[in-house]
Amino acid sequence: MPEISVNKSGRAADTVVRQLSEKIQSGEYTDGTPLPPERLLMEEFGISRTVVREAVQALSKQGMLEARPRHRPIVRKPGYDAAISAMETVVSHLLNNSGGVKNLFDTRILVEGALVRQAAQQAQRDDIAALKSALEANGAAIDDSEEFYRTDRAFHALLYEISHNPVLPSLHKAYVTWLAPQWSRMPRLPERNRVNYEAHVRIFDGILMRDPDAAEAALRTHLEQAWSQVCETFGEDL
Amino acid sequence: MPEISVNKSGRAADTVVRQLSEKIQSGEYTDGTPLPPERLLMEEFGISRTVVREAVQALSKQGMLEARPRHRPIVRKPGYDAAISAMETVVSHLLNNSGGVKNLFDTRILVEGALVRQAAQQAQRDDIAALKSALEANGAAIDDSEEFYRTDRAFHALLYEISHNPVLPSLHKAYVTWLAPQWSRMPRLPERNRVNYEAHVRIFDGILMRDPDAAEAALRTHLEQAWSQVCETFGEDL
DNA sequence: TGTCATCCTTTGGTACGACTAAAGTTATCG
DNA sequence: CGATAACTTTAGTCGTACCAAAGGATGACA
Repeated sequence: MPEISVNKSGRAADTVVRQLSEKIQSGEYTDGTPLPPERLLMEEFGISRTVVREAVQALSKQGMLEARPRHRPIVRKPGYDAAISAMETVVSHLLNNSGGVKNLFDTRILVEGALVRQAAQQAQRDDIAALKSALEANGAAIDDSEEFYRTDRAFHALLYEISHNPVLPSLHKAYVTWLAPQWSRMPRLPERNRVNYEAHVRIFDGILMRDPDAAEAALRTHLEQAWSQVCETFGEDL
Repeated sequence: MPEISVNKSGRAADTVVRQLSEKIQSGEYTDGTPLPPERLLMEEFGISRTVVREAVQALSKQGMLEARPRHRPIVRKPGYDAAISAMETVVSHLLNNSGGVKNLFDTRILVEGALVRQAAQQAQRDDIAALKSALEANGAAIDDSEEFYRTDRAFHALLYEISHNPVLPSLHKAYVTWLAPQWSRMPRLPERNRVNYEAHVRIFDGILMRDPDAAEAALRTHLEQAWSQVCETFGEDL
């Protein structure tokens, strides 16, 4: 079906992108398998390799293809992660601007504050149990900073999962990724770990007591304290 | 400049992308002006037009260039808008999946709920004044559905501006854009306009009374009602 | 003189062919 | 039978050529 659609757009690649993405979504190109070679695609669509490559590049930027340098592109059905990772390069530029990191972190405070409120109001029994065990793991890792960092992330991640909205865990991943440059270069001190752990406890207690105000207040205190720790390390120029 | 490894990446375009984006950020390429022609860029960087075009395409996907089909790409310093518009194509796919729109709308409820809480707690006098005038404009437009839609958006937009965090207005734009396909195809009924206007009044009152709970409750009711209106129009399959 | 139609130049979009180097595959040899 | 060498495939890059649209220059005409 080599059709030469009269595309007003002036861009042949656009039509190819559409057709390819349809084939990916429909499962004609199986998720996880490599895309056909470029030379086959040019036959299939009746276009030059130039256009094929342009389309492939576009799709990989959109997260529907995973393109490593000298390899065949791997088909990936797009998920919320892909959507967020599409912003990655731009965000990295914004973070270099003064205040960029703070702006981003403030949105995290906003969102996560809303999440703990919601958790305090509607967390189910198993949500509470998951939080509890995550909290215990976190408490047990106070002396192992690397492990503490991991369990810390896991605890916060749970807050994003309680809503059962798949967008939110992806958002959490994004926050962790984007703020990692700062966070990872901070000194890991057991005293700080203890402080952070106790903050987690207060958040958990707030949720447990079904007290949204207390839970949110604890979370805000926690994150703002974390922020001031970052500022101590890097100075004000963020 | 720590340009250590010369070109092991396997992709010449990557280095060009870096150099170009630096020139854009440094202002060497003025914001709003067209990029030099591709044929000049190939001389300047000593590469083929293939690579130039690949780099240009990458940058335009990232929102640092605005590329219309047969025109020179226009230089755009990346802002939060660009970051969010980078997700656009992926999001549009996700919205086609069952539940995608609802998931997105739920995050809007979450965020906007947090915003009105914050507004109720820390809105300044001029914030209140702005909300008030937006509300009045909205009330005056009940019989003009197109105008009502506009003032409705403007009212909600203010909620995202009170925080003075530049990320949030961009987020609002994104919500409006992404949810527009559903919203714009809904019937515009003056009765609904009145209901929505009254909901706006309740939200405003909550903020005015410095009552976060009331303000958030009013907003949630408002948005959930709007959602159910959408469902009436499109059925459950969203 | 000002406006409009026309020509010419610039410039992005596409095609084709060639070459390189890395990845993948097969054949070969110990 | 496993390691290695030889071969094949394939993405990455380059160069050239051509087309068509956009933009600017030119000239005719009112």
